[in-house]
Amino acid sequence: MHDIRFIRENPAAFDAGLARRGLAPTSALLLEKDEAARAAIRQSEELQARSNAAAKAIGAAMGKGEKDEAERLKAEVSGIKAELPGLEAKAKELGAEVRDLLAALPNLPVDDVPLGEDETGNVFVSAVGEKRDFSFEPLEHDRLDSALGLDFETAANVAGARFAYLRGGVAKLNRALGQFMLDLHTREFGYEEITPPLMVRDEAVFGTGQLPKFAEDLFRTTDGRWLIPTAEVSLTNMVREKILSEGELPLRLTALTQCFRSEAGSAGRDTRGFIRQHQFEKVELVSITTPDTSDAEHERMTQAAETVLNRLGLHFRRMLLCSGDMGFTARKTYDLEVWLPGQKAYREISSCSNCGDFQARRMNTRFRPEGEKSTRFVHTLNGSGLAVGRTLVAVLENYQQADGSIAVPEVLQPYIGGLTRIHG
RNA sequence: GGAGAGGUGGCUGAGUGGUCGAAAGCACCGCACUCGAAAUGCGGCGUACGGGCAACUGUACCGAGGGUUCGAAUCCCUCCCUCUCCGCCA
Repeated sequence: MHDIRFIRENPAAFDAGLARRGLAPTSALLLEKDEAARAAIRQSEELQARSNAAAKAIGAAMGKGEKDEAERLKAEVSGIKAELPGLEAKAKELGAEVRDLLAALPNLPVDDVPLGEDETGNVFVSAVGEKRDFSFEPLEHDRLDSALGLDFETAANVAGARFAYLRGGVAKLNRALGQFMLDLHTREFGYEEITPPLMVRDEAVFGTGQLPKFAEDLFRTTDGRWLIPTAEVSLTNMVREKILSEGELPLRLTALTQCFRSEAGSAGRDTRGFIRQHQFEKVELVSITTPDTSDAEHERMTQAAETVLNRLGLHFRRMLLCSGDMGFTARKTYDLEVWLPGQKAYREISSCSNCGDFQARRMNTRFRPEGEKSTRFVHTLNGSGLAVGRTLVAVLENYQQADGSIAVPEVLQPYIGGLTRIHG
C-alpha cells in the first residue's frame, strides 16, 4: 500500500517507479480521485459540525427548560440531516475508490534494482561452490529409482496432480532438511521458532499483499478462511495493528510449515517432479525492522538462507531480481538459485525480499522511535530459508551415486540416526 | 454445536440517550518542595485524517460494521473476540 501523501508530493517520481515495473502512470488519476474524496469529506464534515453544534444546543435548551427553542433547533438539525447521508455516501465511495486503486498497485523498486521486464533481466551477484563432476550421466530427481521413496503415481490416485508421497529414506531426508534449517536459523541467526496457524483470515492475507489481486492463487476453506501460500502470511501478520517499541526491533521469526498454492496460472509448467506442488514445505524467515536497518537486515537474511546451501555443499548463485520480475510487495529481492545437475539448470530455491513499509501500511504496524511521541511504519522482510521440497530435489540430484543410491550430506546425518546412504 | 456473561484510553475501572473524548486510580512527563531521592502538592498526559504560517480548530474513534434518534459508550441488529457451564473431540 502506498502513501497517498507521498504521491501528492512526488507524482512524477511515483509514475517513474511504476514505469520501471512496466505499469502505466497512475498518479494523475489517483490525485484526481483523492482530491474529490477529500473535498467530499470536507463538505460532509462541515455539515456534521453544524449539526453537532445544533444538537448540543438542544441539550442545553432542554436543560434550561426552553422547550420552544429546542423544538426550533430540532427542525433545523433535521434539515441539515436530510443532506448528510448523500454527502457521506459520496465521500465514502470516493475514499474507497482511492483505497482500492492504491491496494492494487505493487511496491516500487528501489534505485539499485536493475531495469528489466522478466527473469532474463535479473543480474548475477555471486556464486558459491561449483558444479559437481559426475563420472556418469546424472538423472533428474523424478527419474531416480522409485524405490528411494518419491512416489507421484500413488499421489495422483489419491490426491491428484501436483502432489507426492515421500516414503522411507526420502521422507527421512526431507524431515532432516527441515529440522536442520530451523536449527541453523534459531541457533546461529537469532530467529525465534514459531509454529503458526496454516489457515488465516482475509485481513491477514490482505496485509501481506496476496489479496485482493491474487485470490485465485490461494485455496479457500469452506468457512471463508485461506490456506497460507507461505508462512510469511502468518508470521508477518503477528505484528498487525501493533505499535512496537524500538527496543523490540528487529523481530526475527522463523517457521517450518506446509504451504498451499493453487498454481492456477502455471498450468503446464513443471508438471513433472517435485518442483511445483500444490502443497510443499518451506522454512520461512521474517524480520520486522526499523526503516534505517532494513537494507542491512536484507543482506543478513539472504546470508542466513545462503548458509543453509553452503552447509549442504550445494552449488548456487545469488541473483538480484530486475524490476519486472519482482513480487508484488517487494522493493528489492534476491533469489538464490541452486544447481540441479539432472535438469542441468539453476532453479529458484529461495527468494529474499525487503518490502519496506509496503506491508506495514496494509497491516498498520508501527513502532515508536526511542524518545519520540509519534509513530512510524516498520519495515518488513521475508525470505525462504529454504524451500524444503526443492532442497530435497537438489540433494537428490547432487548427491546421487552411480549405483542409484543417495549419499546423505554430513550435516543431515545426525538428524536421521547417522544414516550415510539412502538405498532404493 | 447449545446456554450464559463480557469487550471502555498504556493498565485497572466508573459511566441515568443530552457540554462524554469519556470519572477515578495506577503508570508516564513537567514544575514545586528537597543537598539529592522518596513522599507530597500542582499541572500535563490517546490515535487517525482534514483546515490553518501559527496559536488553534473540525471530523471520526468506548471490539467491528450497520440501524433507531435532533442527539448513542449507553437502545436495536449482524459479525469478531474473551470467559463460564454443557455436548463432542486429537
